[in-house]
Amino acid sequence: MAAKIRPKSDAPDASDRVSRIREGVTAAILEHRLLPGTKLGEDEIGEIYGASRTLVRTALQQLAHEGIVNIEKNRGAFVARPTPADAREVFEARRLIEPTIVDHAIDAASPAWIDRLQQHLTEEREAELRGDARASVRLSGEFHGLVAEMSGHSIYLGFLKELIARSSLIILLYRRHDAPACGNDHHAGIVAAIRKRDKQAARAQMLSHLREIEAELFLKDSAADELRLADVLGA
Amino acid sequence: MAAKIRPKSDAPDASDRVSRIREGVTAAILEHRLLPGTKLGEDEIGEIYGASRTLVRTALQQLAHEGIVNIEKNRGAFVARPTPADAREVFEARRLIEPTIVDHAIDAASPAWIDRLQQHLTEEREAELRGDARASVRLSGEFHGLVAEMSGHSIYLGFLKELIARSSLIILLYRRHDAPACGNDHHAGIVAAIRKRDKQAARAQMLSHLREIEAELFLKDSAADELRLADVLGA
DNA sequence: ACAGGCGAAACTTTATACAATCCGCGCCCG
DNA sequence: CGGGCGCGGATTGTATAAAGTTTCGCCTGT
Repeated sequence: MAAKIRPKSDAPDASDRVSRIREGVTAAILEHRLLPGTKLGEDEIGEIYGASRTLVRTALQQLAHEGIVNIEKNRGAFVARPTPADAREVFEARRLIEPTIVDHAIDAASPAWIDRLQQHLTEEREAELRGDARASVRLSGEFHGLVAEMSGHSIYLGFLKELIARSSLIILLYRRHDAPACGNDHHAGIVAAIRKRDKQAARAQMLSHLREIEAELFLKDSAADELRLADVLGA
Repeated sequence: MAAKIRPKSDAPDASDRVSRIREGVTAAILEHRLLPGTKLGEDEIGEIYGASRTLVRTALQQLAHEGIVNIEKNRGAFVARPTPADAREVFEARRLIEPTIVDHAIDAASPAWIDRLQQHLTEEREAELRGDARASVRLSGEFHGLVAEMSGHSIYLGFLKELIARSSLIILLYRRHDAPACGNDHHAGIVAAIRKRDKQAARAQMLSHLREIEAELFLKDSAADELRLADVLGA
């Protein structure tokens, strides 16, 4: 009875337009369609989703609490621009939390869940073959969220959702190559370890997967100053 | 990270009334003055803080996102009532995060910070000697937040603040004895380990401290039903 | 020609008014 | 006499309008 989804976080009802806005913006960020620093005008979003500024405002405030939107007083809401320091914190937190999440996921693994993971892997592969970079990026992030859902630990799930969204921005800002965001092979290996219920292997693979993602980033502080300066000059 | 010099009237108390409301309610929860299930009427709070319903609403939404307030549609906002399952999740997350936080705190330990910790310990002792249960509970929670601030890890700090607030509700709901909420001796031991820069000891003491707090709880599911029933009848 | 200031426009912020929803109570019917 | 039904009060959800603040453009003075 613990793992039941409560209406708080997941209100699929069409009447809850706030969730629609929030999820729409989140998806756009996860797909790298919204760039850091983009202004999110209230009128603009309200017109897109057919909602009043009141609802847009609440959605933006929730996103700000998740750390993927910055609200500057009397200025408006902007897509967050994580600093290299933020990036290091995010990935350190993920390295701490996600191995534990995989542990729980193995405890909660059922054939249905494993099928779901397998299906997700094929979706990832198809998107990559199709060359659909946006879907590929989004699915790569969703994989980690799926494992967290599987774990049934709602707190970890909430924390990780935040971290994934911020990771998407970080990867967009600081990645070096144009290789796929999240190696599909890693995900397949993690699923294999889950299927074998090998916690140690799953933890290790998740950890090395995260390390590899972070290793593909360019987080030197000089880059930070450069970007910050550029931002100051641009603004 | 922004400049602290804001040219004009940027008094953080008067201008940002939303924060005042949020912090006031949070403090009331941390001091066990607001009981789970208490209704937080918008007009009521607005009158207390001299704010309009708009501001009260945003504050309540932020608190809902932190998990210490439940907003039921067309019903209003209520102080959250964590279930035993929630309690287990919260403490598991704390056992995962806080040892790491102590590690970082030791890395960032400066004489000023250690003084601050020491001062906090004396405040805790004084409150306990004075028999001020409310201040004692609040300070016990703040100790953990202080260590997280010290670590300089803003993500861990944000996560832990949520967990601490929820822990306060959990302790209020499920604690067995009337012993002090958070053993002061444990805190003193942790500070001693930090001063000695002994990471292993600090991690171990933090972990056992959290385990001891959780061990003082009564988290059988029957207790939850019992309390819930009592509350329904009482309300 | 350039720097500085003034003014208007656009935006966010805040407050208020309106609409929808839910709970409680009384009434009517079985 | 008990239960179902409908109405009234209250509270929340939503929208709209007013107020404050910032920013950008233009104009004037040097």
